[in-house]
Amino acid sequence: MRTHQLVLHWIESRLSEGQLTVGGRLPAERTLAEQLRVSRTSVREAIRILEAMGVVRAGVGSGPEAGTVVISDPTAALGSALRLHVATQHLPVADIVETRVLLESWAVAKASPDAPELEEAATLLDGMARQDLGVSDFLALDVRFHLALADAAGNAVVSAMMGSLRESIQGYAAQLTANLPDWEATASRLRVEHHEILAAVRNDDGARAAKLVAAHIEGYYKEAGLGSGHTEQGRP
Amino acid sequence: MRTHQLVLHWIESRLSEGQLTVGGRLPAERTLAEQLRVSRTSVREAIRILEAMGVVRAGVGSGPEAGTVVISDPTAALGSALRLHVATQHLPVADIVETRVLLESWAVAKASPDAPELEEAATLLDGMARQDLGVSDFLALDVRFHLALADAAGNAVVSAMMGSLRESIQGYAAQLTANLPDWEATASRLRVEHHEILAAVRNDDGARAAKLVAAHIEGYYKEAGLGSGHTEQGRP
DNA sequence: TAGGCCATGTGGTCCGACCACATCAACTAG
DNA sequence: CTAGTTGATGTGGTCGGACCACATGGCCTA
Repeated sequence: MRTHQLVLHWIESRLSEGQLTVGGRLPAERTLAEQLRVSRTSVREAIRILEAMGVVRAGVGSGPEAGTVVISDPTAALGSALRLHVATQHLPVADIVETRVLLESWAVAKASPDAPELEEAATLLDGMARQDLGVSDFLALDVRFHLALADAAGNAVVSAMMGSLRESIQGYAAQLTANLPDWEATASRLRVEHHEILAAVRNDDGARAAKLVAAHIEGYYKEAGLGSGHTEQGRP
Repeated sequence: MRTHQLVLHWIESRLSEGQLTVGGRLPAERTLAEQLRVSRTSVREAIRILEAMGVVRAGVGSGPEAGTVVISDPTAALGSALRLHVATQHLPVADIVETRVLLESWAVAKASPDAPELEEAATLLDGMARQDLGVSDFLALDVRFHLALADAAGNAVVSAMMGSLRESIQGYAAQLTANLPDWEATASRLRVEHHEILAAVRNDDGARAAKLVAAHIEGYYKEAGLGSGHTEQGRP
């Protein structure tokens, strides 16, 4: 057993047993090293892994922001993991899009018509209605809208996975936007479709909502030319 | 920018650009540290994160097994991330089971009747037919059977997520087994259902296969008493 | 009293050293 | 000449110490 894994195990045990909960703070690195009879190096390696996994957040100085505190950000963890494996080109972008369609269709089909997340989604749609919005601002709201829809299903794992998928391809998605022939036309269409989706969910028509979502997502990627050279870096 | 993130970026860039592919080897830690003008400590922290993500594997000594080589194991990465967040009790086990049903139902519905993975699934079923099999051996084959089914859909992301979900709750699943009133009866039922599922897929009846899979999984967890005290540690 | 200043404690980074391990080449005994 | 031993080499694994940057809080001074 490598020593940093020992530290990892110790912390995970404390988490499972509830002795360490979200918002709680780990002992100082030097203290923890002494308690577990390992070097500070090993403690730091374990903490770095947990940080990458979105389980803790390290902050310098003293006071409330200092020390290593337990957080809960499953999205960051899964997202960077997926992104790295996309980088190794073992997870095709097309598979990610397909998975996103699957998860999000299911989410809107399951979502309750009076889920509180739908209020947020509606607010986001209002923001996207502004005509003087920049492309990047529009896309940022778009992401939040879709995540709100996913959250409405009330499944934390699906929400985390949706966030991860978005994060893992967001660089690619930005690049796709540049391929669109007419951004304004696309934006108008997206606005209409968003309202249709939200209306279907609020009308408790899950089947229709799922179909709309699938068509919405697939249509966007198809229009932007998914699949043409997604393993290349630059564009000619 | 913290220095270990700089190293992370450097490696990720090499991966994206194809200068570093699966099977390739990173420069030695000391060499990399000198090239990037950072300490070996920072290089090691970056490599530890990549190792936890299933992107590289570090091996001591000299020869073929030595050095830090690029691998591709999305399952391990996502699995440990999920497990850690389950430990913080922010990802309910019920949500994981629900997500598994969703993904696996979709997979069998999409799988082609002549997918090569189905051959492996059939072989695994033969192995599970032996009556003198231990519980843990049976469960190990069961896991591989379901993963083979998921792989048959041909979506690498879904396969990775399925593997992650299994890994994240495998400890819990083993505990559930102990709650079963009659293991032999359950095993018999599982065998029958497995054959029905595989037959449906091979008969290109995706809808039936999806229904069977959902009932199969939900039935197992319900029989074992999912939801009763899954945040507790021990059993009274 | 108001302002500045330093003691304290945290994570962030770096360095040098040594260990365990695995290979390979040189050497030695037969 | 062959077979076995032994040392050199290079890898990651671990350790301890040092110093830095930063943020807080109490002390001291004007």
